[in-house]
Amino acid sequence: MFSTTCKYAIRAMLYLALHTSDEKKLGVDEIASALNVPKHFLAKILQQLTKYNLATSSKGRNGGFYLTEENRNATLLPVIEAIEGPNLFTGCILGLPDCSGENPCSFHSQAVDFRDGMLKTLGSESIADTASRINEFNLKL
Amino acid sequence: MFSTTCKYAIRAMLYLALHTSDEKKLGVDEIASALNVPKHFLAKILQQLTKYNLATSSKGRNGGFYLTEENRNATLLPVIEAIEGPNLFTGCILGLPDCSGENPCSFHSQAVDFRDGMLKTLGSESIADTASRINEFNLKL
DNA sequence: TGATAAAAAGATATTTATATCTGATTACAA
DNA sequence: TTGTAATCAGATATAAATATCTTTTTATCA
Repeated sequence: MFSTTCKYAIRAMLYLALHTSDEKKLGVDEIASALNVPKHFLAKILQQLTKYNLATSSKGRNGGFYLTEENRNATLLPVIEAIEGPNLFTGCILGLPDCSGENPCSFHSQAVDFRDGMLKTLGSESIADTASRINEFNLKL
Repeated sequence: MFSTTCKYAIRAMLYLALHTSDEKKLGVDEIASALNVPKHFLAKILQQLTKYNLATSSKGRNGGFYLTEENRNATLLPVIEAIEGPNLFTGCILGLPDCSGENPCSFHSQAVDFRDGMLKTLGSESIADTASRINEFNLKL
């Protein structure tokens, strides 16, 4: 479903949502070891998310990555789109060139239902809310 | 969802279901150009499926790939597993290491429902039946 | 039996995803 | 203003997926 890069991005955003703020920033080192993810690779991803204004960073002493209120009130959808491009949820699941509602493949409706559900969740639940749920269930990121 | 390789495999199997039999075999050239898929790559895939006894081949003149009755009465699930390995439908969709029914991530139930639905369809509908539906809707492979 | 048409097998090439490394830049603090 | 801790940027490395090419083997037909 999601690439490794995208999974790292999502986990990192949720981690930032849970552990950072305008006043509390975290360096890549700390985030990477908390998530058990390669540090330089994660740095690239966070830089990209920052460029898209989905996360925020500050250089220098006491700098690091963090989420602003605006960042955390956004959804995960733009994060995913920033990594995977805009075509993640398009195209026939079997790769049939002409598959559509009128000409459905065997898995068309199942795939569409799932994708629509995912899109709805991803596009409506804020990162802050998602993080709260993670927190509530005490789920390790 | 599925890799390019896997999509080619599925499409090829359905094409074979629709156009071949013990008496009517097709060369890779023909299948590849019908599906608009790279020929040598498809050959590799078909060889692999043949090795797993999911498709059948014969060498020499009038040889080619085809599906036996046994092949077409099987489902697409083993085809997918042959290509993607056994872990296609496992693991948290967000890549969280400890995600489970008790500790669900935000998308756990959606992902599980979808996967179970896909597994059920993939594991119950025969390739022949799937091909019939393709045929019924006159869907281009 | 010899030519041919096909799969099988193995080597190689290309592309994309994943991962790492190094140096430059920035911002802050002492 | 100088040292330092951090991001930023760009180059490089590695691994996996995708694709292509060539040779060998096999079966069949003429």
